[in-house]
Amino acid sequence: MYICKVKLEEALKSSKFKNPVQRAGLNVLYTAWWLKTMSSKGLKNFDLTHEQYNVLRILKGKHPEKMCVKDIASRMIEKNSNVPRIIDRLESKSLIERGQGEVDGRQTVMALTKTGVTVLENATEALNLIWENVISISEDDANNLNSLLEKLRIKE
Amino acid sequence: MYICKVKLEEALKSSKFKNPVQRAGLNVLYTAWWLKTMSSKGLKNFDLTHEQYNVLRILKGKHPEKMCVKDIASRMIEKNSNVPRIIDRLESKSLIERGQGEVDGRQTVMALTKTGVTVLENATEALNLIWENVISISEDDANNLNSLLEKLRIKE
DNA sequence: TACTAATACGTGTACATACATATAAATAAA
DNA sequence: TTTATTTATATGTATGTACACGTATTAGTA
Repeated sequence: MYICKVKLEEALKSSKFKNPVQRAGLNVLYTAWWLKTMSSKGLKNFDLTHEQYNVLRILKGKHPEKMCVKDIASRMIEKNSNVPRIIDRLESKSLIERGQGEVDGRQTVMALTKTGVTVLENATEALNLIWENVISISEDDANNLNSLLEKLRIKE
Repeated sequence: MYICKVKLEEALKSSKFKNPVQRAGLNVLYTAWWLKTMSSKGLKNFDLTHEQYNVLRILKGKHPEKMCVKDIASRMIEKNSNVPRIIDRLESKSLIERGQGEVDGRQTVMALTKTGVTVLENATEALNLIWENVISISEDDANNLNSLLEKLRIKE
């Protein structure tokens, strides 16, 4: 049972859009919500939120090197994420190990634990499967979509 | 000073994407965050959150008719919004008036107040201006984007 | 060296989502 | 009519964002 509304008009029960540009903006917002909802169904099995998963994935990128809070924050999809608090939860689940920075004493540095690596791998597998099943778009269309989104974000 | 990262690789400081489809998914999520961040700069002047604005806009669609919680919820961009609590805040700011449903006693029905209408109009003006300044995409590209997003969401 | 500014985190608050559960009213069934 | 079920909304908890502010450490400056 997938939530699947083809047209934005159906999804929002509204057809009063100012112009195609406004419709596209709302369409991006709605699609993001839709995608997050789909994804969290898979992550729930691993007791992970979308943001916790994102932090694990970022740590994986440097593993087994340690990363500091700032570096993680700059790689998050949602830049205003409160990384220290997300980290609290990952640490209490023993998915990461946290310590004081040696070079810079202000920094909190952290790395995936062995459990963290395993959980991440399994969650990634589940998530990939969901995206494959749920995102129905060809590679060509995906490339177009990517360039349009990036066009949208350009200004000056 | 707009946050303006053209490429997703720059925004996420990563270039490890599985394929164009995964990149498109992440691009949608990031673009949505970007757009929400832009928008909230405008809404902040009216002491409104994105979701509160959304509820006001939905109520405007039927004004001066009253709407019930369920009808509002089904029109929200983020379908899991906890509408009763968003309404609490709008009522405490006197932007909406809330009452018991007459036909169906279970319903809470509400409508914009005069203040609500004014605030909504001003906020909409501000928001439209921001979107015009920030979303740089032609009508044609917007139409393409819309159809690609809807293609992405289709399944079966 | 002593003072000042900048930086990296942590924390507090208001508001939001996600989800489970409770409650009251309406509807359907016996 | 009485009971059972469904529906509309409210509420509680965990987690998250957005943003302001506090604190410790580093870097820069007189």
